[in-house]
This record gives sequence, C-alpha cells and structure tokens, in this order.
Amino acid sequence: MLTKQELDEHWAQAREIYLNHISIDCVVFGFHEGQLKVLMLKSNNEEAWYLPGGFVLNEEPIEQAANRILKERTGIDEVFLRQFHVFGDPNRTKFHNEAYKENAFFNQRFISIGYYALVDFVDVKPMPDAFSEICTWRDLNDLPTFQLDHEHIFRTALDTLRLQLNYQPIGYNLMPQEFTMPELQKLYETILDKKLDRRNFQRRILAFGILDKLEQTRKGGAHKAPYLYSFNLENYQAALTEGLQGGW
Amino acid sequence: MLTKQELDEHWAQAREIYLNHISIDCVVFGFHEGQLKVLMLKSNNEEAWYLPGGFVLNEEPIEQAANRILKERTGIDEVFLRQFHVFGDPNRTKFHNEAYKENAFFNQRFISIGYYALVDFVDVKPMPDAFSEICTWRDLNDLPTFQLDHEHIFRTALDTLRLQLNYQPIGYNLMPQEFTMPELQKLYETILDKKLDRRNFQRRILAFGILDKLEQTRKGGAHKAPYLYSFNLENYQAALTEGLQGGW
DNA sequence: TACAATTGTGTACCAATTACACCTTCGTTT
DNA sequence: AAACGAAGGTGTAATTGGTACACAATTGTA
Repeated sequence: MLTKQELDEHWAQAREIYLNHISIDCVVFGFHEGQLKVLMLKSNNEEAWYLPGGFVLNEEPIEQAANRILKERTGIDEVFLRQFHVFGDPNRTKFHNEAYKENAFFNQRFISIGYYALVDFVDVKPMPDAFSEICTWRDLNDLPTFQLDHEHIFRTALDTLRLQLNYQPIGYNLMPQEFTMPELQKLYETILDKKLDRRNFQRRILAFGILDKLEQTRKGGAHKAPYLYSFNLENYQAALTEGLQGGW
Repeated sequence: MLTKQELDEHWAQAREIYLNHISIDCVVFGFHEGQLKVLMLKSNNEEAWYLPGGFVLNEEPIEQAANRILKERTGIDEVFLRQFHVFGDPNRTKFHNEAYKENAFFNQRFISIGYYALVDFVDVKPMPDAFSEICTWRDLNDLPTFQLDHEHIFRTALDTLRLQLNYQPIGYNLMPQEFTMPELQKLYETILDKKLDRRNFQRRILAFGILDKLEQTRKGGAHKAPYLYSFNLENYQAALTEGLQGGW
C-alpha cells in the first residue's frame, strides 16, 4: 500500500512512465451461486462505479499491461483475457478530466482498449485502487451507476461474450475444477439470459468432447445427485483455437 | 499535393496536432475480376509495401480518423469500416523508427488500431501518401513483402473477415449494384479460399432474404445467361445488426 | 444445327436440432 | 421405513438444415 505522498509522486511521474493518451479497461466476469458477476470499483469522490483499468508502461506490450492491471485488482494471473474493442471518442473522459483536473496526468484525452476476462470467482481477492474505497463483485442483475462510458464498455463486453459463446468454448475459466451439468447449464443460461433445454444442452455440450465425466456425484441436494464433470484441457484448447463450428 | 517544405513543416508539427503513440492501419479489401485485392503502398525508400495508415487528430474520434485516412488513400467515404484488433507490441515499429529517425514524430512507440474496410473496387482512386510512390491494389495471391508487422495486421484482418462471414452478410460493399449468383459465389469462395457447391450456395444465400432477384439476365457470356440480383438494403441492414444465425 | 459450357432447379440422404416422456435417485416427510 | 417431491439421467420421434448429387434449359459458337 502506498502512502498519499508516494501516490502523488507516482502520478506526478505518470506522464513519463506511462504512454500518454492510452488506457486499458477490463471487464472481469465471474460466476458464483448461479449469478454472473462483474468486478467493479466505487469511486472515492462520487456515487459512481467504474471498471478496473490502468495504463501502459512505456515499453510494455499491451497484453502484458492488461494482465498486470488485472493482477493488481484481483491477485490472479494467467487468466482468459481478450481485447474486444477500442473506445476512442474524444468526449469519453470529459467528466473524468474535470473531476481529476488537479492530477496532471488525467488532464488529457484517453483512448481506452477494452479487455474482458473470464475468471474463477473464488480465486479473486478484490483490491481497491488509488481512487476507490471499494472493489467488489457486482451482480449483473443489480448493476450500479457507471462512471464515464463504462456502462457502454461493459455492455459491449457482454455482447462480445455472448457472440463468442457460439464459436468458442467457455466455462473453463468461469467454473470450478469440478462441476455438474446443471451448474454449467446455468452459466450458459446466465450469460445468454435465456432458458435452455436440459437434455439438449447436455447432448450438445458433450458432443463438443471438451468434458470428462467423473465417477463421483455431488451429494447434498435434496434430490438425485448429479454427476461431476471437469474440462478436458487438451480438447478444450483445441476447440479454443479451432472454433466450435463453422458456417460455410 | 504538398511540397517537400510543407511536408516537413507538417511533420514538425505532428506531435502537436496528432495524438502521440496512436496510429491507425487500414486493411482495404476490394474484389475485381474474381480476385480479392488489398490496397497497399510501396515505400519510397525500400522494397517493402505497407497498409494505408495514419494518425488521430487531437479532438478526432477514432472512427472518424479511420474514415479520413481511408478517404485520403481511396477518395471514397461512407464505406464498411470496422475495427478488428489493436497491435501493441513495443517492438512493432522498431525498424520503422530507425528508417524515419530524422522525423521526430516517428521516433516514438505506436500502438496501432487495425481497421478493415470492404469497398467497391471500381470506386477507388488509389492515392499515394507522403512516403510512397505507389498506391495500388495487390492480389491476395500475389502479395509483396510487407513492412513492419503489416503482414500480421493483414493476416488478422483476413481471419476476422472469414469469421464475420459466418454471422454477418457481406457483399454489399464489395459487389457492384447488380451481379449474378455465380459472381457472388466467387466472392465467397475467394474470401474463404474454398470451393462451394453452386446449388447449395444459392439456396442458402437466398434463404437469408437479403437478395432481390431482378428481371434481367446478364448476356454476353458464351453460355446460359444468369439472372441479375441486387441486395435488398432493408433486409441486409437488419441481417447486419441481427446476425445471420445464432448458436444457442 | 449440333455442341460445349454454364445456369436454373429439384430431390434423396444424412446430420443436427427440437420437442418431448419416462425412469432413477436423493433427502425429506410422515 | 415407506411414501413423496424435486431434480437428474437417458432416450426417441419429428422437424429442420446441410450435403451430395442429376437433369433440363439456355447461351454463343463451331
């Protein structure tokens, strides 16, 4: 944790250590208790929430910068992280610039590269940044007011995720090591915001060949115990690069 | 056309009028005589070709910058133009920086936003920029040596285009007003680099409902005259936003 | 007028998706 | 301990979509 003075010095140097005009914003998706969550921070100054973000060091690849930023807010590394869009409207940080005008670094236009991440909820240790008092998961059904254009960024990420679902396997990054078929289905239903047929979902997802059926079942519920599954990493990776299906 | 001196003055001011560290590169696809083409420029100094590119003015939205750059090289406007990836490796312009080291503006790291465009070949009037002697279409089967990471940028754009083909109608921007079914099929085959069944292609593309069959046929070939089609703009736009098909 | 080449159209077959039903198993209830 | 409710496991018929073909029609040319 940095002191106020160290922070001031950091931002005073920011124009020298970071690339000017470029920022990164991350939409971090997690899944917990049947709900899709997004990691957000609450601004110190106002009743507005924003997405984890940061800047690119002078000699740092942008993918590495995104990873670094993610790690700073979550403590985790080596996660599913993809750029999905660049937000380059000159007015997108107008309000921001006013609020932080005492900070010279923020007094410039930023073009933000949007990344979205899929992470295992339980691995994340949310950590606030220098401008926030709270860093926590927000339920997609109970989203707060967003700062700047972060609602637009979030919405674009969600749309991208839904589209990706059609030709990329997802779940490995969002589910625990072992999970049941109904739990995986709930993930898909939550992302798509749509009910799926239990039997058809199972057949289709199994046909992809990315799951291993385990011997054990999950006892405890007041009903028939479902089988446990885990992802077959080899096939999963293959499906990631190949794409699940073609069109033409 | 600017004189050498005007150019020098322009680049001397570049750090003030353009956002530093940010560039835009465009992969412009055209289709002519059954061949897919990409617009490229040949460097004055070396035997290397590069993609149309440029920079973002201080208060300019990036989409507008991409459009401006495209118009400067082609003369056309209001075309299909989509960002597809950001290239942010710190070494990507290393060679570039050396070659242009007398130009202060180029002596910095650039993160490049990649756009791809689909344009009607005949509308384009290729115009060289300040660093090129030639601006012209290059056949995808006969590509030159690329400068910097432009081969990677081009390849990523082509992969994106192929993927988009699965859930977006394309063709309106690449085909003339009226065209025959075999001509449209050739476009798809060229993009995908794959033969398609004539009859199945026709059934499938017609099922999308984005084509209007015209009364006339195209005479002239030494064979049965094919019907002419045009795109139904209303349905085409709808398909663009809706996506041609879903997965889940 | 016959021919070669190309287009228009149709159909049988297989694969994938959809819409369902029935049985099994778990903890709970009585 | 037997019955029950609720959820999971598995199967199948009907429909849709995709693939692989064949044949007739039309064009300019030989």
